[in-house]
Amino acid sequence: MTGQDINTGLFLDNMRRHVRLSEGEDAIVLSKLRPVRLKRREHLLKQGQVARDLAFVVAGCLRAYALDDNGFEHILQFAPAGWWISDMSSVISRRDSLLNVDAIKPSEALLLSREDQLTLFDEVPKLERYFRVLTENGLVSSRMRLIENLSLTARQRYQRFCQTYPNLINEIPQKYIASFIGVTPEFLSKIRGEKL
Amino acid sequence: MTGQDINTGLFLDNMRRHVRLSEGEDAIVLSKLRPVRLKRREHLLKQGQVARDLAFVVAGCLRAYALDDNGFEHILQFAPAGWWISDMSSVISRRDSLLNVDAIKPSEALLLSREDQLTLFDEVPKLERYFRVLTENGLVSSRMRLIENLSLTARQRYQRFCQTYPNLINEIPQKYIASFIGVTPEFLSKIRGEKL
DNA sequence: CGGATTTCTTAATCTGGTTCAATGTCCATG
DNA sequence: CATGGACATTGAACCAGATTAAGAAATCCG
Repeated sequence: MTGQDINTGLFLDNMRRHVRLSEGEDAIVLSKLRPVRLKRREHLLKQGQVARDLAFVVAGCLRAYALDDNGFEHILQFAPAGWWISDMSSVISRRDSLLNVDAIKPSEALLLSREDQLTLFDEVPKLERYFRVLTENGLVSSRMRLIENLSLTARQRYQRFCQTYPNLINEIPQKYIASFIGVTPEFLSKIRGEKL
Repeated sequence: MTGQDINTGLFLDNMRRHVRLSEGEDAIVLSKLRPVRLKRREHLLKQGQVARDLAFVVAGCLRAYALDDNGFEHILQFAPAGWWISDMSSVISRRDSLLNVDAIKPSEALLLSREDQLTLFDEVPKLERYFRVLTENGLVSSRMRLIENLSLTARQRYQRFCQTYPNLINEIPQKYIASFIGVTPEFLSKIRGEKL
């Protein structure tokens, strides 16, 4: 592996936590992954496109966000290294994406197209389980966020964010955190001021 | 089939929309389903329990809701006939459920335990695909709700609800709709008054 | 039917969070 | 080192939606 290569080890570790594949199967899976490098602010997906790829983040941090009618961004998910990200809605339904995905900082990722994913389900059936589990986990966290958004105050949502993503707090600009928890940057600033 | 039986035809139709099984396989699946009848307000799941069952609604309407610290209910999902409902988070993680599931009106459902579900995945592998698709769809709608909750006003969320669940509007008490879209019943009443 | 209970509406008041505008800070870059 | 651009903070005015309270309507059930 040269300095140019993108590290697939993180991906294999992640997959092996769920399913055990032969070396031949590993190779089949890896052959479908397309490495990409992203600059800060560079997009992997823009709304209005049909999302074809799932992205496994190897380094850096991506985010998925929606734009509302007034041009405000609402961040739905952060994906630091070791996480998958995409607009699953669009990938699955093949309809135009409502989400944008871009890099918060210089990042590296491995892309898997939905087409290749479905092919892999036939070639390496155990993978179906891996992705079912990932989808289930995505469902769990999406539900959890919905519950919290409905039932917690802004202050509580910020506390929860600090617990859930302790690493991100000092890694990314606050305005992204505000967008994630669903308040204006001004109000987040006020909340943080209160705690001192 | 007598008047006492619960209709499994709706379930088979639903499943056949995604996978085609032999009669023998159909029988294996059906053998795992446990029919239940629920009275209005009767619970299928209470928070603090570990959810073991997925429920396929055959008649009536169930709901899944969370209770916040102040005792307010937040409805996450309605399940009229033909829909699955449960607390997937709890089923998957085997942790205590944060959600309650009960019947809004007298209802009938078919229960499938997680244990039986996983057994079925081995006995009838095609089922894994059926449930993967269901989980994906759940993820899609959960994401969609999150986006809408973050980016739409109460008025817009109500309009969206009317589009999405036109059948439910005259079927269930308004206070449940208010709880679903995330406003007080008083405010929903005001919104509805405005439109006339 | 009739009384009780649940649901819906209306209106006055209150508040968490937004909006807007101004000021301050931290780098990067020429 | 000056300049510009992105990010953070602060404060004042403002608003969507909550809260409270009370009565009207609908529904349930003996």
